[in-house]
Amino acid sequence: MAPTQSKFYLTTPIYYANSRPHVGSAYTTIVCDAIARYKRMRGYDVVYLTGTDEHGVNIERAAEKLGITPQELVDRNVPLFLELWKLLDIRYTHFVRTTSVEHAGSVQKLVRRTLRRAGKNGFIYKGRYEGRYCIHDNLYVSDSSEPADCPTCGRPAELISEENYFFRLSMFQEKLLQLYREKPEFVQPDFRRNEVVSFVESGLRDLSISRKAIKWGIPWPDDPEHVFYVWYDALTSYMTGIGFGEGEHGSAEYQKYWPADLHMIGKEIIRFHAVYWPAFLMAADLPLPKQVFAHGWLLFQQEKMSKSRGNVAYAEPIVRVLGNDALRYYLLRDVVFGQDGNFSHDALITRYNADLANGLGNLASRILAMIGQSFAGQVPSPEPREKLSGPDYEVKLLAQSQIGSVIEMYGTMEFAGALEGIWSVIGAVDKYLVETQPWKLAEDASQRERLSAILYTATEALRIVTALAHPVLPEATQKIWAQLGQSGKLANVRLDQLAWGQLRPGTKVQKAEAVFPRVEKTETVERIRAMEEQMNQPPAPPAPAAAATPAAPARIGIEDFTRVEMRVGEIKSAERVAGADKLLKVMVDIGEEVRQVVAGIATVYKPEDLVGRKVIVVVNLQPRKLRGVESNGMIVAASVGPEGTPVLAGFLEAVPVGARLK
RNA sequence: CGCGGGGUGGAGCAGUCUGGUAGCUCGUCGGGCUCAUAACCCGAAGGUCGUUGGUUCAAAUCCAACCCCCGCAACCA
Repeated sequence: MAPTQSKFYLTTPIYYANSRPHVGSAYTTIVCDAIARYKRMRGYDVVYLTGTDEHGVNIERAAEKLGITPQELVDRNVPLFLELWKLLDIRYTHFVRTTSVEHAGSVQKLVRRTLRRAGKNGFIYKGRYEGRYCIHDNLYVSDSSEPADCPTCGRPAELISEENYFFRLSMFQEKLLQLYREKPEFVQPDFRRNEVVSFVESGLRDLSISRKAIKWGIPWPDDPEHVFYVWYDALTSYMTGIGFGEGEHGSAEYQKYWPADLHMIGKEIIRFHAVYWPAFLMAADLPLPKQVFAHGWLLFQQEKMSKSRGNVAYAEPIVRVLGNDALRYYLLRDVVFGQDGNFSHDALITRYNADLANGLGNLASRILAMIGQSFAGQVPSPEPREKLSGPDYEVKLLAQSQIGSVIEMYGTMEFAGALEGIWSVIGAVDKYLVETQPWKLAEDASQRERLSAILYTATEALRIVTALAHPVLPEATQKIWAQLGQSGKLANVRLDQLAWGQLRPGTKVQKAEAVFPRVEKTETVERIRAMEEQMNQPPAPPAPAAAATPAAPARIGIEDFTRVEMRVGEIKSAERVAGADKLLKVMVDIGEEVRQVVAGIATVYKPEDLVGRKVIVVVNLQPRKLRGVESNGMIVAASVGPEGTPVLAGFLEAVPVGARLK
């Protein structure tokens, strides 16, 4: 390694460790892995950080539900991330956990440093925070003093007011705008930068960065009543991970690698990375990251994946069935990076068969077979005098030009474009082989030299393709590399030194072995689905020693059931709730009284069709306001399909109004 | 007037910034080839580029208005 070697430090977001990772987190991490591999093949000294965010109320509460400590919960979940990254062969170099001792030190160090630099008013001050807080669920419901209900239990949240530490974000408006102006590459893609700029231009409010009511967090230095609130804690992990907390000025590694060259994130957290984070760093007088790149989301059947919708795809089944490279290739090829993309099993398998099996895999297979048959497995010689026209020349020209253009596209993270370019070479070689028909020439001894030249050209093109595809297809390309008789790790090949003609005649190649066997679509989709189903079954992660963990939908005794009072009701009237798409205000007769109930069924049922209909009503529910309208009970409906389409429950026989359900 | 994304052959998308033959992948149909993973190659059918109006010699591309779809947010007790 030359001492002048350039460094490249990139990060994924740290993932919230309240449950297992799904394809969304896998997506970001895979993208970063491809970038890291690419950068290494360009000769960079790469540090690649990922990790887990392990503080906050959500984890506190999730742990409480399971009857374990927050630490136990995250210790149980973090291995799920580690295992997945291992399965996906993610070559990160550093992993940071926000519950580590180093991280606590690092966050405290950052804030101390900021306090020390206090200007006239200081960047951090103690102020009064007013917001709505649910005392039952220990949850900050909203940051304004306006009345609000708890999203979890539905009860009105208390107005609380506590002394918090505030970060004077308002002071950084001009400096941030200047940053975006002077370094337009700081936020990418461009359209995201525009969003950020307009957000900052609209004015910045100071930020509360500590909380008293939360226990699960990093204590404020010299004021342990407070813990750090979310982002100050989480963002700092980008520095913790490489040793910011060590010593006076951070570890040698920190000094070498900070600032980060690239924070890769999903678009939902751009504000924190492109506004708060640089402001925090400016306040502490530390160098800013070079770039924040916000990619789009993977949509599943046009919808955002979410656990409540039940449309979450996991990476693991896909990897087990089709292999790592298939998932990586699909994500990077089918989705225009930066934009939202659709994830579908169908498209995944189509891509796999068309591009990997029929494309790269098949090409390797046919070339190696011919070398085996005609040249006893040794790479033949190229044309003695170089041709300047004709099909040989064109293949060579294309392969050569793609080296440069693919490198450039990887550099700008245009993966789809880069892969398209690589595959254009594969297509050209397939065509070249059909045109030159080497299998015919093999029958004619006088054509030996020509045959040799053709196979050399095809093989050399394949070698270049294989090297270029390596950041995206690490496993398969390494196999093909070996099949081509190339020694050593493909990862150590320098892409910028890749050139036509480096393949040495006489190199012993191996027998063709399918790297991407074709799969049958329907059957494969079913296998993946089945595995996904299984993963969705146990809501609690399979913990090593969690025999006593109560399963979430635990069995209840009859006494629990009898606490729910359900009665037959008849709908007297129904009308839409103003300003709400899904809500109907329904007056329902339950025998002794007529209740007002708000039901989220307006997307399916028309108010006029409901009048006179008998429904099942839960009558002893805590009343709650929905969209300002009081709802005193709940109408029972089945929730169907991924969107939870409501279907009202009813009776086949006649039943009197008010009858109790048992 | 909450914020944002999008409407292009059967499906999924590129092209729109920097107007000028509408392109790619999959699918369909016909043909070729047999080295290869029923693979590969060639050809064909299929689009008034959401609607209307404007600018222009010329509009998918620029301008205006409108319609529709999808996320997020607010409401599915």
